[in-house]
Amino acid sequence: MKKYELVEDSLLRQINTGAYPGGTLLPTEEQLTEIFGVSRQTVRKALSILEDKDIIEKKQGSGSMVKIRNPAADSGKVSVIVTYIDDYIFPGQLRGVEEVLSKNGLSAILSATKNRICSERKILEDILNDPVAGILVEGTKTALPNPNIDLYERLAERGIPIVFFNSVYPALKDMLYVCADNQRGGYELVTYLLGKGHKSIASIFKADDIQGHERYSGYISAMFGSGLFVSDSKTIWYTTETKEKLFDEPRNILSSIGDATAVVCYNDEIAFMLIKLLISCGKKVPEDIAVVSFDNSSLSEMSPVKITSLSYGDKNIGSIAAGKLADIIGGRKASSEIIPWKLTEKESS
Amino acid sequence: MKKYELVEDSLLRQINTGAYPGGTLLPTEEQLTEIFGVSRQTVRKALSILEDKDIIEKKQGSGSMVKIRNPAADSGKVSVIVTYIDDYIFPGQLRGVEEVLSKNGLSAILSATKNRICSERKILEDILNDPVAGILVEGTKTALPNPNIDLYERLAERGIPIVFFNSVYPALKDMLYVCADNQRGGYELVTYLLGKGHKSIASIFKADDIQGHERYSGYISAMFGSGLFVSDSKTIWYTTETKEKLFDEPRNILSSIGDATAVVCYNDEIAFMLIKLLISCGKKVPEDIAVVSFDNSSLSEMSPVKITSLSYGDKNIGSIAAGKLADIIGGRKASSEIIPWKLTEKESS
DNA sequence: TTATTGCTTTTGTACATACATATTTTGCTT
DNA sequence: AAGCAAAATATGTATGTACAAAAGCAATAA
Repeated sequence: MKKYELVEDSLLRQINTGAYPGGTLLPTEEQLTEIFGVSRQTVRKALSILEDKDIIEKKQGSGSMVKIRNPAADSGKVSVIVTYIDDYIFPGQLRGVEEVLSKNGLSAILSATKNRICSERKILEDILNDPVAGILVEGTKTALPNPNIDLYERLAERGIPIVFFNSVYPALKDMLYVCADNQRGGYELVTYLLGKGHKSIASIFKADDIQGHERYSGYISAMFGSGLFVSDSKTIWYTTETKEKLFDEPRNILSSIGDATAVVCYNDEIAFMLIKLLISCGKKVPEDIAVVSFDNSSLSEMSPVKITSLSYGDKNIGSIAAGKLADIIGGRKASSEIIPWKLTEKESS
Repeated sequence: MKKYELVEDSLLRQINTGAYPGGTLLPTEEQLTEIFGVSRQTVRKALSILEDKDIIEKKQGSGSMVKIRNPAADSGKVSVIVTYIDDYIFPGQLRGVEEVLSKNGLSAILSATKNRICSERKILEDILNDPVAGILVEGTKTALPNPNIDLYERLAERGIPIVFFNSVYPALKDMLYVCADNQRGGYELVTYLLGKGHKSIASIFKADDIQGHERYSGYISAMFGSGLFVSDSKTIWYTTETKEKLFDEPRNILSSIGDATAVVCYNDEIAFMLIKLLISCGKKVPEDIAVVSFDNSSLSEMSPVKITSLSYGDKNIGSIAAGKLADIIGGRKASSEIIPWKLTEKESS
């Protein structure tokens, strides 16, 4: 065994067993020379290795100090996979993710799939080649079966913790998630409107988004549960691509709404645009038509008529999901969580 | 300068300029001793540093080989440092960054400083410990001198390319940046209003943000340049912390505006809130008071009166900055860029 | 009290030397 | 030509010495 390794190991063991607590000075190089019976150069080599390992801090004229251990500084990187980075409500979630990760000494590697399965696959393959401490995924929005399940399973087998947020693939068993119950959300909004006396309720949902399907499903079951007939024409479907043109033809929208006295919207963005359209057509909100939606974002406040909206209250789904991931990485336990909806009643209903 | 640093720098420069391509052997320690006229120990110290930096690979009995690729650049991770992740206009920039990086086989590690120097320092130190292929930085918004310049310089010395966007520290020389000319922007907006016949112009600017100072400076110089007197009371200053309460007292705002027939706002968010306040106070926009601002974001469309606003047109400053960084990482050349302002005239002026 | 100066301690830089160990080359033997 | 051993070459480990530079401390002067 090499002498400098002996010195290094000996010092390291003493530091780890508390002989030299963090913040204290080691013996001087001269003293170590005598203690170990080696030359000063050999002592210096050992100390230099400990310095490289971030265990001690040398300071000219002062001495070699044992560093105060920061277990969070293990430079763990977490892969955060989302569909769209600037998609309306996500930036706030991302802020929560980054805040919590950085508090836990982790950092976020960001990738966007743009709702493309092939992008998601490439990102997951990259992670397999260059592993990370954990993965936070926004379940891809497509309602189609996901062909990348195999990669998620391989990553899980490797022991890389994965936490889903916003939505989760049903095909994946025993996977941690933090989501809302979208089906229940749709149900709650309709129940609220029914309680207000509405009998004919139209809706606008997103078609290329499983959350849209779920919210629609809740809408339907609440209507049927109250014995109300729902015409297919009263539900307007849109996709990411058709969103911009959705309100270009007011007549189409108005004819779909027909005699309905209320509209359930997929989110505040849609509700906001709908309200502007209704006002420009001479309709009054909520007197003629009530509008409710999801997210209770800043848009619901900016709208000419403030929007009644479901949300997670003051909970940040990004913070919660990142917290669970940090727990697992840190060896603590965590479990899935369904965030309850909170209704904020405003002017639009 | 220390001798081992001279040897190290000289070798590094020769490696970088192609004198020793990847895969070739450096001269032996003995030869280097003669070439540089220093002792073998000094040569060894220099080589040891290059080895730590992953630039060469020493092999007993064989020699010191120049590594074919820098593994830090190979891992393809870029550190993206911003102040606030969900700050109004940034998510769109971040989307551009992620798109361009991923097209170039790179990925973004995201960190937020929250405008705190100590956070920025910690992030930069982490990068020094665990190098990345490049750094994209949103210059910290404070108008104070930045104490972290030394770390930026050390990173640059290590050969890690750095590109600033939105703003840059004047103290850093030869640093790439992609910014707007904020001073000119303030000037252009005021010139536009003067052209419309306005003579008394109020303003609202952000105080804890160098861009706010620059835009204010442009506003002032345009007013003075036209021989118009500017009362200090006509400029309303706010900070990140006071933003929420800024419009709580309509009287304060109205008294500051006084007899002004136009207001230059720091950005669309402020202009939006101002317009809502003016309308609720019975003022007509633009008949009574014109409002102009910066960014031309989606908010300027959502406003009850669509807002005349300066912006980068269809250019995404995040994409541009990320493109330049990818160019440098890929061995191509890139230069700083000042994005010209583009005025979009709408209803509010 | 405060500021300055000089001394001591401690780490940093630099050189010289000797021998160890791994790798490559050379030359000899078969 | 192939295999093997010795020699040469290159880096690794270890020690000794000398002086430089930074930090802390104590004595001294204003």
